[in-house]
Amino acid sequence: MFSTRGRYALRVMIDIAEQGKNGHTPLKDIAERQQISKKYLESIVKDLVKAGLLKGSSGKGGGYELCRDPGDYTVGEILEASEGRFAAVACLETASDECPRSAFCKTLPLWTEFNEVTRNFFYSKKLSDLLN
Amino acid sequence: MFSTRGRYALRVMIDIAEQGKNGHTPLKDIAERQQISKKYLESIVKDLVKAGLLKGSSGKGGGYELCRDPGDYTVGEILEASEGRFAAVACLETASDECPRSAFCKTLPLWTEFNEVTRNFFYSKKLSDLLN
DNA sequence: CGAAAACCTATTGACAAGGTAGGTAAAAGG
DNA sequence: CCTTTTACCTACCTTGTCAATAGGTTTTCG
Repeated sequence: MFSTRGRYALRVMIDIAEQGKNGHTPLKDIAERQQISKKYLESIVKDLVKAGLLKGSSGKGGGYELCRDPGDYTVGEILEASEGRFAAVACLETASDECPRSAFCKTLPLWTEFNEVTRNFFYSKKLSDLLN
Repeated sequence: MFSTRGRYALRVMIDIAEQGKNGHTPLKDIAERQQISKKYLESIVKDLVKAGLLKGSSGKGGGYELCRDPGDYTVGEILEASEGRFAAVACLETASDECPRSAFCKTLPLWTEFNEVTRNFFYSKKLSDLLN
């Protein structure tokens, strides 16, 4: 359900949060600490910047920093931004091209309910809950 | 998180349950009703038989039947039997080859807790809850 | 015997996951 | 101004799994 993208994204956010409020954290350092390929992290962090969760600064002394307080991030939004979706089952991924069975499908309510439970779980957890 | 195998397996179980207690249900009929390739269903049903969830009878007039009352199946065991696993995150799939980060990983508790929530959800739902 | 069913083994095509490679632009220090 | 350090960008590749096919063999009943 969650691939490395989401898991790594979460670890990046935690890592930056732990470096403290002041200053920028270069991706190179994060990659070393987290033992993840810097190149791969680049593609993940890009999504986080695009989603407005991180802010990057180029040049010497640059790096990434949080846009808000760790308590103001939900785990759910971090996962959704990095994974690009948030659904346990393909039936629910796109509301647009809906499954033709949806009107009478006996399993759809199950998946819908599970999706609710899942969203509830991750959107009620804060990034700050994962520190320390 | 759940692929077609698990979703189809659930629909097969529901289909058979709806055919009533008496008699066998041929896979051909299930495939037609559910609009799923019979060949593909074969491979899924095999797992269900192996797990002791279904019983097959060869020969003319044969087919599949439930081994127990629909109220005695949990959705969780059906999904686990057909998917072959039951974990939202790769970290938790195999207890054997454990992630080297597990001792200090800040995200592991999150995944573990989510796994608990998920198992709880699906193992408290019965097959009979999906009928009608 | 013959039809209808389960059961068995292998193969395939497509696609995404996970990661590389090789750059260009920006910003600061000297 | 020039070099270093950083983010940022585009393309590519490799591997594995998903979803499904193909083509059988065995079992059982009428």
